[in-house]
Amino acid sequence: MTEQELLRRESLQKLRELGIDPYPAEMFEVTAHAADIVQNYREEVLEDGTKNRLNYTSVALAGRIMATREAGKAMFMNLQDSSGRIQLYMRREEINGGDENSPMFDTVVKKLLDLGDYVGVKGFAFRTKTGEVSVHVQEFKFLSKSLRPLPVVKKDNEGHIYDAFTDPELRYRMRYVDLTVNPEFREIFIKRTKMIKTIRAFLDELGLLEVETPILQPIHGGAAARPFKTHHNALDMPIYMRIANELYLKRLIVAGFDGVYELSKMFRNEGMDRTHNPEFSMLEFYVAYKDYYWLMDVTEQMFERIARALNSDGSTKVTVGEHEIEFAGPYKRLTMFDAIQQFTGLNVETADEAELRNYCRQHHIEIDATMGKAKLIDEIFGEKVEGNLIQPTFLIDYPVEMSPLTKKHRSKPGLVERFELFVNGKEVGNAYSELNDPIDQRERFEDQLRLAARGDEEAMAMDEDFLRALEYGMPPTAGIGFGIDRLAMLFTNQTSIQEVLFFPQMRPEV
RNA sequence: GAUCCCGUAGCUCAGUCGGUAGAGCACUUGACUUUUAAUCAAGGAGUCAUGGGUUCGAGUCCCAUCGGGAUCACCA
Repeated sequence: MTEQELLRRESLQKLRELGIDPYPAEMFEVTAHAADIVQNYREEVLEDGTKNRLNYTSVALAGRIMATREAGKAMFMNLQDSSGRIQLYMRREEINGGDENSPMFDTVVKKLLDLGDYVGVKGFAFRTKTGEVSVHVQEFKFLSKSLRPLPVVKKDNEGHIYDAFTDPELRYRMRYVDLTVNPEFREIFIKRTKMIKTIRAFLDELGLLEVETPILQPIHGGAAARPFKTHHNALDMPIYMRIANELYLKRLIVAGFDGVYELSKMFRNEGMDRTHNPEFSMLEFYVAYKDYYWLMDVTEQMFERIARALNSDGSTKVTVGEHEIEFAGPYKRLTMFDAIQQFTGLNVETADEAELRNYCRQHHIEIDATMGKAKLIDEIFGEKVEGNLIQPTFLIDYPVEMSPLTKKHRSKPGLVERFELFVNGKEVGNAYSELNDPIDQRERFEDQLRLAARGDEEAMAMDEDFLRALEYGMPPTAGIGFGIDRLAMLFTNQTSIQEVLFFPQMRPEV
């Protein structure tokens, strides 16, 4: 234990010896919050120059002591609660209750109270002569003693921060410390929750049913990624944590629900970086009798609503890095082929595989022998186009080979009715007119098996039960998936997924 | 998985050419009855990530390991 930790344990012992419980069981009734008092305190100056306090004349608030400033027989502290910070003012004679021999001020407050301790205080609001709204404390009580020193972050009048607690490793491992000493980061998580609540409200109003589908799956279908594998003891069988829930949600459309959505975590056993965490949140929704054009309209409405909900002024614009993104629809709709033509001058529709390979070699795009034409087009798109799509853009009509679960295009041979939504140069959503022809679906799975045989590790596995469901009949359906963490990054202007997850995955400490 | 950078007091960081450790905040003791990055005086605090190696001598140079970050690959 460090010197400071030992001292805090001694303080704890001394408090107990003085008959003060550092961890009392009974509740402390809070009647006011720091930010409310600071914002709403009112006083009037009478004709004789004295001040008359108009509100918060008796308050009880609770929180952590974040700073102390001793001034002889008086003392100032900063109390931080969930709403913000407020200054406390204490006077020796009042804290001692008029008893000259009381240890309360000189020992308990000045010596045994440490930064980070939770206290409850009762008193009245006032304005100090330097103008700061404060609470004049008449009673105080320990609510919980802190046995480890928090990092001390200081801020001056101009808002400059000193000794900022910035080490990402410490911040992510000890998010409780991070959010205590860097309370401004709480706003990111509050916005994230607001975003999710807005999405739920929007989908509920559309009449969709929120559902839960299996996280533990015998076949990891619906996407192309390496799964986490575990073992069920009683059944003595391998089981996978889901990489997607798409095939289960479609089974529910087969079951007769008009629209379903699931907002939950997926698990992919892949590399980690600033846009990937092994567990991440997805929104998927599926609506019967609709197509991908309908989904584009709905997506525009949903994003506009999220932007309005997260901006205090109700604006539809969001600043992301260098750019200001306009979320009010309609968004630009661009076919994949047109997009590539526009940004590279390359006509991928008429080009054959050899020409595409040649283009990739010339432009230093990494390819390998297993890649077919569709995959090459995807690589060119990723390298040359994706990063340019800053304002929300629907990229539509993909080659059939890249989309094994998507309905063939109603009028364009070789393409499917699929779109991806790009914002700020990154994909945030992926949608289809869902393939509901069971015979076509079986052939697509078989194509996937052939790709797997050619060495494509991302190819999808056959799911016989899903095919059986389609054979019973699935109505025409539109479906879409969004990466919730990516959306949270976008709407909170963060470049790392770890900043929008409370507890990002970390290697164990030694 | 690959490459590069980083790891020194509770926190943020210095540490020169290889000569056994420094600052600010925090902490301790004292002063101060409206301070606010409070101030003033004095003081304590370190297995320099871990393990090896080179050297008379390693925070510093070399190797390995652990942890973090960035870039890449894979993916959303």
